[in-house]
Amino acid sequence: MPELPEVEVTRRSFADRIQGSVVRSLHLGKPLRWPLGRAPDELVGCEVGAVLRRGKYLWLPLRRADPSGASGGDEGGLLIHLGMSGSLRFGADLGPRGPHDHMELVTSRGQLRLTDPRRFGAVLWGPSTTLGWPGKLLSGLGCEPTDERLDGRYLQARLKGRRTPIKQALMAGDIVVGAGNIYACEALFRARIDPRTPAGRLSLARCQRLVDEVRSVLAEAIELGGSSLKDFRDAHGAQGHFQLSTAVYGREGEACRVCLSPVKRVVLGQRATFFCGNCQKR
DNA sequence: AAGTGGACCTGCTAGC
DNA sequence: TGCTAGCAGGTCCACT
Repeated sequence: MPELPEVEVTRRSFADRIQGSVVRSLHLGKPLRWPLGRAPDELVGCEVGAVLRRGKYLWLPLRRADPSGASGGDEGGLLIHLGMSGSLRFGADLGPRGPHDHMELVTSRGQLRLTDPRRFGAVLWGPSTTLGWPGKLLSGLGCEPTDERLDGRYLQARLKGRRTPIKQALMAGDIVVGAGNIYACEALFRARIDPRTPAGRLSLARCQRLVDEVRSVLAEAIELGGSSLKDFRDAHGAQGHFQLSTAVYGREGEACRVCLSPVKRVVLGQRATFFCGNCQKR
């Protein structure tokens, strides 16, 4: 479900409220994508720091209260990924846990609950040196869309020699993070680039246009509260509205909003891909 | 190295 | 109504 905008909207909806709270307990349901790591007992009593996002990952720093008053100490945290179907809620009383609630962090200010029916999500516990950034697990991730280093020249250099379709290169996350299936389709539509175009063949001008459109589509989606295709909610339970404005995603056969020709659907890298064959060129 | 395809797991929908 | 096949927003891994 969640691409970068949904993760960021989720983060913003609970980060301020949870920061400064103290962990009382952690409840785990069925196992998720990766094992949790060390025994979670040690995070009881920790104070929650500022929640950060990197790509589609959230990092919840947890610092052990130090009775001696000395600063420092080993800092750890929870690394959370929402997978395809995950969502987080934070509240003072979320009611009884359901069969798809696989993680709940009970704090002095409320419960942070991960609901994830498909269990492609992940919760990892570990020291910031291995899970936080700059950490090993996230080291393969590309630029944040807001990163100043990211421009047409950078993108073109990274795509050089790749024959894979540009859409797959965009979604791979090793060059730019955050554009999943919906936003990759939308950004390519806005940039008027056929998603099947071999990545290494894009001109500098088209790379620049693509960077600009990836940035703007993600920023707009965050502004609108994310996409609520099916069931996305932020940690307050509020829905997003971006899906009302998709130009191509999920619109096979419907009229292109620019030229009125029918939106096409193909499969690239086993993912449904939507585009306008008239507006988008190789 | 880069590309491809399968795997993970469950719920929903369209079609028979 | 009930069954089945196909589909879904993400990532990792093994293989060519």
